[in-house]
Amino acid sequence: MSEQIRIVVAGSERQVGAGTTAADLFADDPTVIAARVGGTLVDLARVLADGDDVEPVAIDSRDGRDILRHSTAHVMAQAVQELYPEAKLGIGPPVENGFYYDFDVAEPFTPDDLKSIEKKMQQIVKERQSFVRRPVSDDDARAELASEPYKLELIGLKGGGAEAAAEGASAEVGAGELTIYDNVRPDGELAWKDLCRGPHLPTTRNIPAFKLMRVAAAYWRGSEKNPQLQRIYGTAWESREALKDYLDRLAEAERRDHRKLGRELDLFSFPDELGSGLPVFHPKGGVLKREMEDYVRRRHLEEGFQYVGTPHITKQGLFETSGHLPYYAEGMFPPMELEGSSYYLKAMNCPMHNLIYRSRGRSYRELPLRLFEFGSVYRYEKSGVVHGLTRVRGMTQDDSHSYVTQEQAADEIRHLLNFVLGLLKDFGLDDYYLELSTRDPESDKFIGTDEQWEVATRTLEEVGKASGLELVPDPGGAAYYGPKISVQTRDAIGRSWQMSTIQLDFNQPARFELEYQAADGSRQQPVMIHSAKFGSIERFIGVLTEHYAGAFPPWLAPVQAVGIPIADEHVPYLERLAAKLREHGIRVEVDDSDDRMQKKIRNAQKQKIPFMLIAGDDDVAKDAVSFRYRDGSQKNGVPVDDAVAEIVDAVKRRIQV
RNA sequence: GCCCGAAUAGCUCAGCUGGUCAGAGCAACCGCCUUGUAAGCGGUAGGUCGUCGGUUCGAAUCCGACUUCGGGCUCCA
Repeated sequence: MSEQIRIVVAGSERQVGAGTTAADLFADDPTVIAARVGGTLVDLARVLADGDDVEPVAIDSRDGRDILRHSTAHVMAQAVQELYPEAKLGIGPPVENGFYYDFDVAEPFTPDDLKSIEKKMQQIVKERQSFVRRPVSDDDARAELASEPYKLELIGLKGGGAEAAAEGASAEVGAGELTIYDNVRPDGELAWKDLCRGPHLPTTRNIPAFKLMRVAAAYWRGSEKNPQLQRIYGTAWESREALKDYLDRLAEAERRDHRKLGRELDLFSFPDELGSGLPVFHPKGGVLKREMEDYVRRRHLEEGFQYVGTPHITKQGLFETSGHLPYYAEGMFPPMELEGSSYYLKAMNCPMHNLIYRSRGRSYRELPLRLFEFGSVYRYEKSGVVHGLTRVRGMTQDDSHSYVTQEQAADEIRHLLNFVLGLLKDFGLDDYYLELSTRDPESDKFIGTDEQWEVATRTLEEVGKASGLELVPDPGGAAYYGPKISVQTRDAIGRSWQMSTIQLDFNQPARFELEYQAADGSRQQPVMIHSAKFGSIERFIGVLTEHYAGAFPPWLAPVQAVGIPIADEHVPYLERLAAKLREHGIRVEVDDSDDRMQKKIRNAQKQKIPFMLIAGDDDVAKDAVSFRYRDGSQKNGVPVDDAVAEIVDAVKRRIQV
């Protein structure tokens, strides 16, 4: 009888023979592809030690998918090096929904190359190559990987610095000893190897479904100063069905693309003549924009904000005072020279609001003083980042600045956060988490003292935590003048968008020498809190369009109802109904075109109009109308007064239908 | 800004390797027709093929630059 060890398997204690591997424990469950021993993910081949606490890791769990994707990335790298032996390896970590691997190759990959790489990968998967872990010393690793310059660089970075050095790098080199994974064919021949922390799937055969998605360039270790590598993105899933679901989700996202819907629904466009990132809103998009602005303006007033207005350009000095020019100049359009001065397009509204604050003496009795406007700002976004309405060069922020005493800051942040969340809910967005963006102590792009940052960050953190929402750290993500909390909103298909931001700022009040007179007669410096509720009107419209897939709730819908006659003779009847609806402010049209009724329904459906009001002889006889809704359902013979009431009610309550 | 890809009628797209290749559907316009929940029929008009150069006897097609868009990197509301 061999020696026995005691281990804990999935919570219950067991006695097994020495030399037992994790694979032995879970041999009857093919979905288990790795294990967690004492909290650390390990290969199934790991030999267990006495006292180990072992949990199975299923391929469809979060960790399991990461391992699957990481292993698939290895298979891809192997395929690439078999097809392009001169390709040098970068890093290849799992990412959200997939993986990538970076390669240094002389010629960029083409879509055809992807096909051949994918084919080669399928061969490797079929071959059932084992992933075999092999610890190596640093020196041995250097010797083995002498022809892989990027890997050598990673070996040098091993330890705590690896992840900081390059996102994903810790997937290659962990904090402990280095390991190399050998891909071994069933006959024992070494097929390929890569420096890797692991763990991996037992064999390539454990990859049920994968697909290469696209190729792109990426800077080595994420810095513009470094050479660009060719990055191939792929995805891998625990089953063919899961892969198909994922591809379907991508297709759904494409159907919802606001750039496409904006064109189809005649909401907005991006004329080349204007330049990149400068959208125009068409009448229907204008309705959407105006409804939003009207509502948001009203809500600001209700929450104690005062509406102000400021110009789009200013002399250079203002942005020097604010600190924008020294710290933010590359994000601004270059200046216009006139009358001996340099004028800049406004990139942020805060300096102007500061001038309003400073226009006369302020009393502590006035605080919190809340200034708000739809401020148009222009930012010189780099040409490669402009994207539809979500990343533009000219935008309107629903921007406010609250000036408060030090003591009032936390309450005001709480107030702003509640206000913002309420607004988002009103627009049908009710799934979100918070992100706390702090400064990077290593960087010199942040101004102010350590203590100021410390206090500001702590204040935001406390309010964020107290909100009960998930609070995710975002180190280094702060604005140069202060830390911020942002609300990340998840849309109808689960994507998250950064919308609202609340930023605490101790710096600008000092730079502008803002002050108020306190109760004791002393002069004190206020704290300033920046807040954009939707971030920008443009981005918000883009996000809303995708969230609703263009089928806006009635209160926002550019056309809320359309009258569709069965025959021409029913047009006057519908016109009378439309007039009644217009008395209640409903945006209604009657389709009196030459099209047949069926075609009119199709058109209205494609325009995603919430209420189709159909009338023929039957309806006219009963002083009624028949509803067709966007989902294709219908409600016939509704008395006209009831019909009007239903539509008016839906708009008033801002519900979705 | 960097890398790769793309740009043909208002929209979606054909047009392979340079020589009747300037086309289709939808939309628009004009007629005719139209009584029950996603496309009635016929006709008309519309593009110097993103722009500017180049190669060529000849360029939508090949080359270069620029503009704009897409996917990434970096950055960001």
